Amino acid sequence: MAISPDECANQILETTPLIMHAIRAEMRSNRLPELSVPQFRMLGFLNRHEGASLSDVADHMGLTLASMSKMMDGLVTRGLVTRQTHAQDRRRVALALTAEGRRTWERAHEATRACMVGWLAALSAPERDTVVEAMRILRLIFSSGGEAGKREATR
Amino acid sequence: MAISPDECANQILETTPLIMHAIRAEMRSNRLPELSVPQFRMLGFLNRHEGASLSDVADHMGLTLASMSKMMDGLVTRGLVTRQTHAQDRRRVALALTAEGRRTWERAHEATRACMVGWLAALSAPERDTVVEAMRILRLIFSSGGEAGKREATR
DNA sequence: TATTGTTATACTCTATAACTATA
DNA sequence: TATAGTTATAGAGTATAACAATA
Repeated sequence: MAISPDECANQILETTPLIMHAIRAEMRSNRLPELSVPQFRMLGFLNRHEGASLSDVADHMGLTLASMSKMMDGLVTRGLVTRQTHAQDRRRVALALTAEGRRTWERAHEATRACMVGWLAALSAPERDTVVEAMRILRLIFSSGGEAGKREATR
Repeated sequence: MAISPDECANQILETTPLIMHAIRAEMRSNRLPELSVPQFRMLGFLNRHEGASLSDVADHMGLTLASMSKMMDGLVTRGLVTRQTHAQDRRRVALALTAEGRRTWERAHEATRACMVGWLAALSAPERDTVVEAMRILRLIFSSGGEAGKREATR
């Protein structure tokens, strides 16, 4: 194919916002206006990492502590997350899903999965392979801890 | 590889926000805090479609007219875009880049391109091919006019 | 002194609702 | 009546700066 890095950059820059918009629109307009994309990711992380600190979550999502604090506050207020002082290090907080939080996440996860699967049904198996492989490649480049962008934010 | 649609959905959902964050961080923190991602896309569209109406741009980006009107207003105020009444249909506006707008877009485009190319330098040629091919596939699914999400917004 | 987190403030993006002007 | 656009208002996401508490 012989794709230039330039062309590759353009494609990513043009396509990614389209995907984000479609996902956001789905999560807002349809059957689950209860969670935004960032909230969905926060709950998913806590589902996988019970007892994580705020820094852990902020680091995972590549956001500042201040932003995470505020957003997490919303989830705590809504009764989806518990926030307790860590036993050993009293500066830290230990975050975890409530039963309600877990139910909410599972509901959102299932609905999102179903919707995405519907969209992806148009693809052939090899096309899906290509997409997943590309995501793996891009994750290596863009994942938190990989490059400069994130580090700047917490400087 | 035998990837399930489920796995594919998860990968997209986890990776896309990371990419968006890295791009946003780059456009904000570094050498060009002058344009946000949506502003960059607006100018790019006007660069390609001189004289486009507000509806054209809103449609391209999958946003409501009200949102576009407000955002475009910012660019007009900053002297990057001209907004004139259309000659034939006086309800419409004809949007175009000013000289300054074109310069700003070219500067931002070049800087973004250079930055992305730097990130993508870590990839091999076949990996770039995979990424571009995936973007092409995803664009078919998610591009404005393709699916439900966008139509809802302008209902 | 360095780390963890919160609060205060502000800006951008985005939506809905109500409106005006034109067709 | 339908279409193009603006204005008003609101809410989410995000940042920086200033601060408090703990290590």
